[in-house]
Amino acid sequence: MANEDIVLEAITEEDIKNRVKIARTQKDMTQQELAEAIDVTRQTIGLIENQKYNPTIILCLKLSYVLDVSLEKLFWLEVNNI
Amino acid sequence: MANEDIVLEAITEEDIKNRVKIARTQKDMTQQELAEAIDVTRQTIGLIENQKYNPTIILCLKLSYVLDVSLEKLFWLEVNNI
DNA sequence: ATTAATTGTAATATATAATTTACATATTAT
DNA sequence: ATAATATGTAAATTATATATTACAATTAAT
Repeated sequence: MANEDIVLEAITEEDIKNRVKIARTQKDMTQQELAEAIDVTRQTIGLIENQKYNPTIILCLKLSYVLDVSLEKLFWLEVNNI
Repeated sequence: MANEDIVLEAITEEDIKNRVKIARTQKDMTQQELAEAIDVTRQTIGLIENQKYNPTIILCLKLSYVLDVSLEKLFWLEVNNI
């Protein structure tokens, strides 16, 4: 049994940061274009960029691939209590 | 506009690989212990380990943190058409 | 200044992630 | 061999990711 001392406090969606918008604009793509590339709606892209929710890993991996940014550079945890 | 030539084919859940089970057993943790550490049910861990579904990024980040394995080593895309 | 393109957002609907309860099977310990 | 612990799985429910439609607000182009 390992890491018993580690307790992840209640992490909320606000603790998950991403640089989708930065990566997208660096690629000169619109939300619409990015959305089509990974087969989601424009709204989904917009909501992710504005941290309105918590995408699934498959979506994140597609974003990472299309935007050519590593998964970890695209999404990370930023919690004060760690 | 970039990467217009890249078209992600219909990626399904089976294309998402993970080594949660390996990382967990390397830490000598049971599914129950891991589940408690990140505040989900044992079933959720089991289903992820057996690729039954597609976790959210927040869950993946918590797993990465607790299991001490980078996000990319824990979850990756393995598609033949890339 | 007007028009077109881009983005934000809201309401409703749908798909699916995650929970709960429960039981069967497998694995480990005694 | 028996008991205890760990894992697989299934049905029903709940929470939430994502879609759809629609419109307002910005921003960029003419």
